[in-house]
Amino acid sequence: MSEDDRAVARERVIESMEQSAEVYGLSRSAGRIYGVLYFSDDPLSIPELVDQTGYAKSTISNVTRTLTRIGLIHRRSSAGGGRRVRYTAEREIWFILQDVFQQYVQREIQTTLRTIQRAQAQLPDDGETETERIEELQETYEDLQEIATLASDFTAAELRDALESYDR
Amino acid sequence: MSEDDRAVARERVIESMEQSAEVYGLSRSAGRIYGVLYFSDDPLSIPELVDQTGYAKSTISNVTRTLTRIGLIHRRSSAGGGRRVRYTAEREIWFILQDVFQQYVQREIQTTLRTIQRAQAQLPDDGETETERIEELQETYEDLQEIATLASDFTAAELRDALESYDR
DNA sequence: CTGTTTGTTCGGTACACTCTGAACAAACGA
DNA sequence: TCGTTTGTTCAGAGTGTACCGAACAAACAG
Repeated sequence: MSEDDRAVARERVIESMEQSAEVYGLSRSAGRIYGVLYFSDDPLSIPELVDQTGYAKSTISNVTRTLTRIGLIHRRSSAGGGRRVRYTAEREIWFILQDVFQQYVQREIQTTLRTIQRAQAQLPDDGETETERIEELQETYEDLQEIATLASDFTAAELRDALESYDR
Repeated sequence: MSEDDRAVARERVIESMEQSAEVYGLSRSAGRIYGVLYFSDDPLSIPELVDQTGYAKSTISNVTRTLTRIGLIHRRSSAGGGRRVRYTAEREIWFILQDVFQQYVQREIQTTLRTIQRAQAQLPDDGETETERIEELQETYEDLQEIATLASDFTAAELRDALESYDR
């Protein structure tokens, strides 16, 4: 088993991360940068990421900013006191998914629900089609919000256990 | 309470659907078309959708195809025996979310897991960084797949109940 | 102080995606 | 049969996004 084989395996997984990134609405470069950091033993600076990914410095700078903002990677504020910024990957995938979930899904549910409630408040309960349909929507979204709120408090193991042990 | 007010409320909710569509990786037109169908009492044909949305015929044709493919709307195969195709909206939001979940998230988890497992199978258990990291990934994704599989069998009410009644 | 390294910002290019309008095929009504 | 309506397909216009290279600012080493 050579160093080469490990590199190949690593590359395959990183390519898979590139693809996942697209599914989650991020760019392919975001997937690769996260992947390189995921496998790196030490925190990496922007020039080092330029070397290992082949992307331009500006691309690394922009992508690391957004990845940091959504919590996929962390800024190690200069251990040596230098200016050099170094990044590490958040390796707890469950945390990442929870963050993404919170920032995209939960937020989406919340704003939609607010819109629905506001529209509903202006309409009388007159049994017209629009009113009825909006009411249906409201109920569904209230359920969804409840589920999302509850789920965000669970760890992966707890969630799995809760689903496995649930008796209908 | 005038017909006008109802139209305004309806329009607000449809705009919200346009936005949701973007979050789920669909076009704005998809959100509006779904919204118009959601509020319509009767199934609508493509020319009727052209009237009510203002989009070009070709746009309606293309978007209805993708919406049908992912199960957000249904093709009512010509009740009158005519050529006219008519569409209805799937109003059970929970079903829609389950479908989207199944087609995007579950699929993504599955292909990623396969890649990881294949990469892992080619590496010895030698305690090197790559091997270790890939092992971590594999465990996480196996958990995720289990959760996704379990969750796809639940109704919204069951899921909510399972989470609410779970005692850690 | 001067040259080097690091990181951010900005303008530009390449590309994908949405939507349109026109051309076309299929089914209908006269 | 011929004109009309419906639905699909295709090339192209317009738009947004990813990425790059250059210019710039900030901090360091000498």
